[in-house]
Order: sequence, then structure tokens, then C-alpha cells
Amino acid sequence: MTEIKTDYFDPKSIALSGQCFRWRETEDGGFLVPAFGKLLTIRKVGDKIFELGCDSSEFDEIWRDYLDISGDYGRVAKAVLSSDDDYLKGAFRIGEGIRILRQDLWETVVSFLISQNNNIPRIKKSIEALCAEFGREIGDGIFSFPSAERLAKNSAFLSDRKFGLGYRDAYIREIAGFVCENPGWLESFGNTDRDEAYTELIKRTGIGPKVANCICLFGLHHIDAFPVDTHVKQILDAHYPDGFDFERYKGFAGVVQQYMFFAKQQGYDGG
DNA sequence: TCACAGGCTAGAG
DNA sequence: CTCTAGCCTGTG
Repeated sequence: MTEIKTDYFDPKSIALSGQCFRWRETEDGGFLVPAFGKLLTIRKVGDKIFELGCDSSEFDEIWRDYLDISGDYGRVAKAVLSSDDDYLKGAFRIGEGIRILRQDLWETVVSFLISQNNNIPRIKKSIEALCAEFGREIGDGIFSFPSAERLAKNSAFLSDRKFGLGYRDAYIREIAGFVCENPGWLESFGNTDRDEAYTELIKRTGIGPKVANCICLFGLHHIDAFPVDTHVKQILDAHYPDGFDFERYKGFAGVVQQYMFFAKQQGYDGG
């Protein structure tokens, strides 16, 4: 076990923020968090204190980065709260426990390919089915995310109704084959800035502007990426009729996007 | 029945 | 270049 004390960290907000699809809340209010072929338990045990089901070396090697514990969210909070943007300040009060996870790039690519023109229950169902079928068990009824090789070798089965992928099956088939034939492609994003990553991602079939931005934000931790989906578009149209000032939040606009998105999911409408 | 859900592709204009 | 029909599928 490892205990951490941290501000701006609420597992439930993260689980519901839409950036990840596989966190599972347990009956005791804790969370089961699968990532990188491992399984972490998170439990709140006090004010800003959390107990993680790993030893300190595993925390240092994997989970500190994954959970973005070292990220400076105080800086974001200060920028938001010192602004005159009342809508955003309200959204921040609701979503201040969100951190932008540093998720596995491959899992992020596939997950957000699935997310397009889709809803969250269905997205989760598809991802769970893929993991159960092609992943390996890492804990009680929980499976790892399948590799590109596994998906490529089983690409003919991706059309099975049990995965519920619909027309997105072809996109996953394509990208899995591409990644297998181009070893180093995923790794190459370690040396690219946001613009380069976006340009490269959008070349792939099924990855458009929104999905590419989600991959930049959630898979590559380019926290300046600002995905605009139907909900965020509604927010911008309703509350920023003269245009949203991205410059004001330069360097962390993606975090701001998450506050807005999450707050809207929670019923916040600026009031 | 119909709209819609965390969009994208392909084709037309 | 912009614009948009059609796309899989589950849910209300």
C-alpha cells in the first residue's frame, strides 16, 4: 500500500470525466483502475488522502505518472479563479478533482476511435468486450487492453455483434494492421509536439479532428489540446458567443476543456 | 417512428 | 475550398 496526500484529485470525477472508459467503482466507494497491464486500487481514507494498492516503487514507476500526480493543477486553478470568466469558474468548482491521465497511447487511439458518434455506455461495452476477448486477465474479471498484434491477428472477428463497433470495426482493423506494419510509429510520438502529432494522427482513416485532439490530450498529454465535441460546441456557442479566448489558457486549455465538459455532464449550465 | 449519442469519410458543388 | 448524406447500434 502507498498513501498519498494530494489536492485537485478526485477519482470519481476522473472516472466520469470521459477521458477513460475502464475505471470501475467498487461497492466501498473505491476504484479499480486498469492500465499498462496492471491493476490499481484507489481508496479515499481521509481529507485529501488516498490509499493506493501498490508499493512505493510501483507507484514511482507507473502510477505517479499515470495519475499525473506531479502535474501542477494549482497553477491551472489560480489562472481560472483569477479570471473574470464566471462560467469557467463555476465549472472549475465542480470539476476541480480532475487530472489529465497519462494513458497508454495505443489504448487511447482505439478507445477514441470507438467513441466517435457514440455514447458512453456503448463505448464502455465495446472496450470491455474487446478486453475480455483479446486481453489477458489481470484481476478478478478485469482484463488488460489487447495489443495491436492481437487485434490485427483477430481482425476478422471485430465485426462480431458482441463488440458493438458498427462501422468503426474497419477503422480499428486498419489502425491495428498499420501499427503492426509500422513498428515505431506509436513510439515516434514521443518526439513530436502537438501540431506534429495531430498532423500525423489525422492521416489515419477514422481519426478526424476531434479524435486526434482527444488522443493528443489523453494519450500524449499535450494538455494544450482542446477537443471540440458536440457538448463542448454547445458550451462554446452558449457561453462564448464572441469566441473562446484560447490564448488566455494557453498551455493548459485541455484541462479547462475537461472542467467544462465534466461540469455540463453534472448538469451545470452556468448558474 | 425518430432523434441522437464525445465524428468521419467520401463525394458533390 | 465548404457542405452534408450516410453510417452501426442502443436507448428514450
